Amino acid sequence: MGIQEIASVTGLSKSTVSRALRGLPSVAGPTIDQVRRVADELGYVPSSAAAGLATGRQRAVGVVVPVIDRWFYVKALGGVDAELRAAGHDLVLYNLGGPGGDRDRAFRRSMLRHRVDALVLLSLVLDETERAELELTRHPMIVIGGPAPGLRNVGVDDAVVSRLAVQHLVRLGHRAIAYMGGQDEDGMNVAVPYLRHDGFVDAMAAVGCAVRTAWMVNGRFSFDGGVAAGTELLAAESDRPTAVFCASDEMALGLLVAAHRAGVRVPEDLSVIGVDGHEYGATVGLTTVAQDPEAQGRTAARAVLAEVEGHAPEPAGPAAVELVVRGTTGPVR
Amino acid sequence: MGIQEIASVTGLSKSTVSRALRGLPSVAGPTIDQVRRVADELGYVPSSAAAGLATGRQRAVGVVVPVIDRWFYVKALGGVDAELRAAGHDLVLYNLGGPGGDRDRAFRRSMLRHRVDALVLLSLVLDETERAELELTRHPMIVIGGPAPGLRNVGVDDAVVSRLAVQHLVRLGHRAIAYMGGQDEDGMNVAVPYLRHDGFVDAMAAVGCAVRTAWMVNGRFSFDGGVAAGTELLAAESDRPTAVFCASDEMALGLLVAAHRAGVRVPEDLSVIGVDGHEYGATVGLTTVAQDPEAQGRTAARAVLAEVEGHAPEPAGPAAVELVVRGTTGPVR
DNA sequence: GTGAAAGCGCTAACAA
DNA sequence: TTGTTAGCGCTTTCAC
Repeated sequence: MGIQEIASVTGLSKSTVSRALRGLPSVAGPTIDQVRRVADELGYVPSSAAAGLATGRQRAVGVVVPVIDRWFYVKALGGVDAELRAAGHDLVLYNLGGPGGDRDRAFRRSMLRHRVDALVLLSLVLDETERAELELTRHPMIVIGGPAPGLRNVGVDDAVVSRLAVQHLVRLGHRAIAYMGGQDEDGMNVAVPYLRHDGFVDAMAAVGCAVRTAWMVNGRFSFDGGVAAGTELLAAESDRPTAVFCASDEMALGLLVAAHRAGVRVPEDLSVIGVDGHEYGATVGLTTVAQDPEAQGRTAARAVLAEVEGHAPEPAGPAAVELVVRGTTGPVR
Repeated sequence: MGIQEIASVTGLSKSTVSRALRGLPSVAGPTIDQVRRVADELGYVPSSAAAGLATGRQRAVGVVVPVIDRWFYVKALGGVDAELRAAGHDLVLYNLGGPGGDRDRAFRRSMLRHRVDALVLLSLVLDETERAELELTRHPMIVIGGPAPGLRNVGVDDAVVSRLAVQHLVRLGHRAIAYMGGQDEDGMNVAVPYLRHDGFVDAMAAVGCAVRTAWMVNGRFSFDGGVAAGTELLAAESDRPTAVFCASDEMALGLLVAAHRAGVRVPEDLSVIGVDGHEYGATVGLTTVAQDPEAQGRTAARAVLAEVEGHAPEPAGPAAVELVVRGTTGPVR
């Protein structure tokens, strides 16, 4: 049930069969047909392990995610997958599984086994040990999301994202602006939350607005977290912000629910702007700084694939972002 | 940079090194230590291809999804992943990529390459050709979601799901009940939508309620689709249903938005019940028939893993479902 | 407790 | 255009 069988049946040599199966040029037309036919009849299934051993190429790339059930990761994963599929490569998913996922073992056990030809890391900042370990494999690597020291990266410029949001709000007359962020996953060492946070602080400074500590809340980058943090933020009748910049649409969506429950009208009493371009946001009219994680995934995949092929890595600028004004932001009253 | 190097450096044989590295019993303690140390120093990275070739086992399982960005698939994928990770297996993701994904090629090209030891199919119904092709690999297979002819499956009993929902509504006095379903993905051949639809029809018949064709709407199993279908359903001032059973929480969430926009109060004017147990639903108070896709993923993974190990497949009953009554359903007025 | 040798299924020079 | 000959890096009898 290997290439050998086909060779015996057809009376050809293994090499010819191998070449025919791969559609290499130097094989006669009839030979190809014959081999294909016999392979079908025999129910031949190629062994990627054998091919991988012989060539040193696995035709697979690994994608590492901190957790799997976040909008951004799912979308980016989809983008990487689409590109890999087009290139005939498989996708091996390495889910660090969040704080409880035993990150270390996950790192060693699998990623280092030469099962893949390259690695796409989603929003991860690696520590020294991890970097060193991954370097061992000498595989092309790229990260999507926050810039990681020593690694190429594709992603938006988070300072720009925050600035866009703050400027939009300021133009509408807001100065009492709150920030909802968080640390995506405890201990997962994700950079983006910090970048967006710092971007917000800088942008506020640039437009001369004061940042109030009480208005920097933690929405944990999730819908639930957004509801919780929003509820707390809006609890005080007086001394409320007139606008909130949420570092992700999922949190913004949660805030919208909190506002609704608290009887706070949006955008009359409160303007809300998010980041991402989540589909739910589009249909509920959420103003946002949209990005395209799927495109980022595709770009990243193309980049590592090119590097695997030996092409020079194509240097890419920051990914596109776009302010999408919808109904949740309005002039301050 | 292989096992050979370590052998040379330590003066041991390849076999001993191999055994030491794998922690087999018949190796002296000091030898193990020595081998481990040298391996570390040399930056040894094992080759899963070589190991796979030699043993015939890849220590990897494939997960096939129709599309990747649906709540259920993401959760189930997470469950499969958790179990595989615990068992030290890798997860190869085969995303059919929806209707435009060139399903055939995806099937042939990758899944049939012996890259994985087993396959977990998410909600897929295979046609004859596909079944035949996959059979070639002789790998253990299981499907999560709708029962697939000829394959083991784990999932909820969709007739029960629909009955639970209908009975809940009927107990509240509803008889004018609409159904929002859809065909998840065109051409993706997913069974669940049909099962839930039929379950609804049967359950309605069982309680003596009439099913109105105009009240069977297509929410495409998505949030957007739910908004659209809901808007349409609620457009007619008169002749509205008093309750809607949505075959997924994502659609139910969309319906909630549509109702809000149409000025239809929930649950006073309209009761809404979904299926799934989506986190968003929990925080907005959506009544639902909850299931646990993550648990289903773990169960499926355990099952195929056991089969790979040669253990008899553990026969499992249908997965648990639970009616979770929250705020979106109430007595008919 | 350790070693020698064969082989997993394929690819890749090098010949013919 | 096709065949021959070596491996790829590991596991696994079978000896010692």
